[in-house]
Amino acid sequence: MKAVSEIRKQQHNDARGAKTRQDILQAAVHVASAEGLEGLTIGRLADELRMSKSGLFAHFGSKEELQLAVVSKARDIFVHEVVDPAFTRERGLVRLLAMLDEWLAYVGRSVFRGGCFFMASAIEFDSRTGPVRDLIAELSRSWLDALDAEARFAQTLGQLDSRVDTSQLAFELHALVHGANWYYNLFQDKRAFERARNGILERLRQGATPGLLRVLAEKSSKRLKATQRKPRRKESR
Amino acid sequence: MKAVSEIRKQQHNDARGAKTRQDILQAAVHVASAEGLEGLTIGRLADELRMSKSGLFAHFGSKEELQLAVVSKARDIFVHEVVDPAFTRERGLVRLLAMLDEWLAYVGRSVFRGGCFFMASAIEFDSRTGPVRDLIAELSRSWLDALDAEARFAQTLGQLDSRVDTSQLAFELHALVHGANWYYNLFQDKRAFERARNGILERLRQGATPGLLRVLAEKSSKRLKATQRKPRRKESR
DNA sequence: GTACAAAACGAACGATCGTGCTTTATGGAG
DNA sequence: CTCCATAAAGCACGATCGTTCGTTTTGTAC
Repeated sequence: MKAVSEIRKQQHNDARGAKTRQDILQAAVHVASAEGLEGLTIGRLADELRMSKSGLFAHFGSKEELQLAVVSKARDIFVHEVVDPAFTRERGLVRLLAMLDEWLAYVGRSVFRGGCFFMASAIEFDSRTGPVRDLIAELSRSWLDALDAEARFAQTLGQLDSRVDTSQLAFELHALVHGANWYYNLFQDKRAFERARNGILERLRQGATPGLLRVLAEKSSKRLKATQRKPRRKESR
Repeated sequence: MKAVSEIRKQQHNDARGAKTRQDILQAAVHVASAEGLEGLTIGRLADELRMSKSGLFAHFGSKEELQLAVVSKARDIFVHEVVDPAFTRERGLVRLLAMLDEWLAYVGRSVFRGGCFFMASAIEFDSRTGPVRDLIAELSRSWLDALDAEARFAQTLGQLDSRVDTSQLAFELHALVHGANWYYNLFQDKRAFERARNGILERLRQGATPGLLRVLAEKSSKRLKATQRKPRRKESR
């Protein structure tokens, strides 16, 4: 039985290739957030990584596959930066607010050079067709649904008035973060985040049941998380 | 004195050139809203207009000049489609609401193929530098300021509670339309406009003085304007 | 008609795009 | 050390990019 060694070998070889692939995607995702998924170019990316176009290209087989991989990678980063931290909090209104706060903080610390990756790529691809557009729409939808679901859960806990239309609420909360991303990146003005957070808290306060207002009041006095832009290291070799 | 004839000649020649220039910009602005200002390509545009690349190019001298002209043209269209209609209404809350309604209607009837031109180009250019980005930022700012200014005017009329932070309000109203544009173009779902409008009316209702609630109540029952997508004519010659 | 300026064109430039095909390097298995 | 799959490189392709330049067409003034 040679299965084990084959698997091991494959693990090794895959590991070498996979490491390169991850390096490529790491760089690609940042280029794409600044220049767009279409502006992301294989030659430019190969230069940046000091490897050949064809060597890089072989990892994906087509530009569309590269774009799909980049979107998936961006999803992973979003999950790591926003979803995971928020999901350590208790379910209900607390988690809903955490989702929005983490989201705002991630925009503010410029995890991607060009603002929130998904807002940029959604607007870039919304008038096209094909698998890239479909993937972006699916991921956007699931995040919006997650906000909605958490609001509904808060209703079952009695934290949120059961008469509140949660999909309306999710739409508005989403729009506020969207607006912050737009305002911050266009005007380089961090007041974007105060404004968005004011709006968010106001929306939640409106729908919160009397007992829960304490929780929100406490949250609103907490300062926003650090939103310092990550220093771009200048490669000099 | 030959000035008159010279002027007349120049007027004529300029007119011929200017007509072409407007035709180019008319097409360019739609291509750009769908493919982006960078995706807008001179060769592609020349093909679409059945003219030569060089002939088209000569009107602008550089791609950046073309982009600037496209943004200006988009501004003119926005003014014609949104600002002018809204500015026929009386100043104050009525006009503020009209600005938002016209804006939503313009998104909904897809005046540009790729949704609101300025939202798309703002996100495309927000992480760049140069005159194109500057122009986009300036125009975005002035529209946001116009919303703010109208809200402040409503305060002087006593239609809006003077304690309302109008720049916060303008931010939120802007974000709601932004959200509608995103949702509608990504999911092809017209509920985007109901949701945005619900949010807008709620925001205004919160800040409205008691006497003005009637006005808003009447507005909220009015149906949204036609949001039928303009049929794309298929050229077949 | 002729003269003339503006508009439009045609052809080409070097650069870069995405994508194939062939060859070389790499590194663990035997 | 040899073998061999995989990773990476090299090279070239047709297409298209923005741009330049010299020529031709166009429309009016005289």
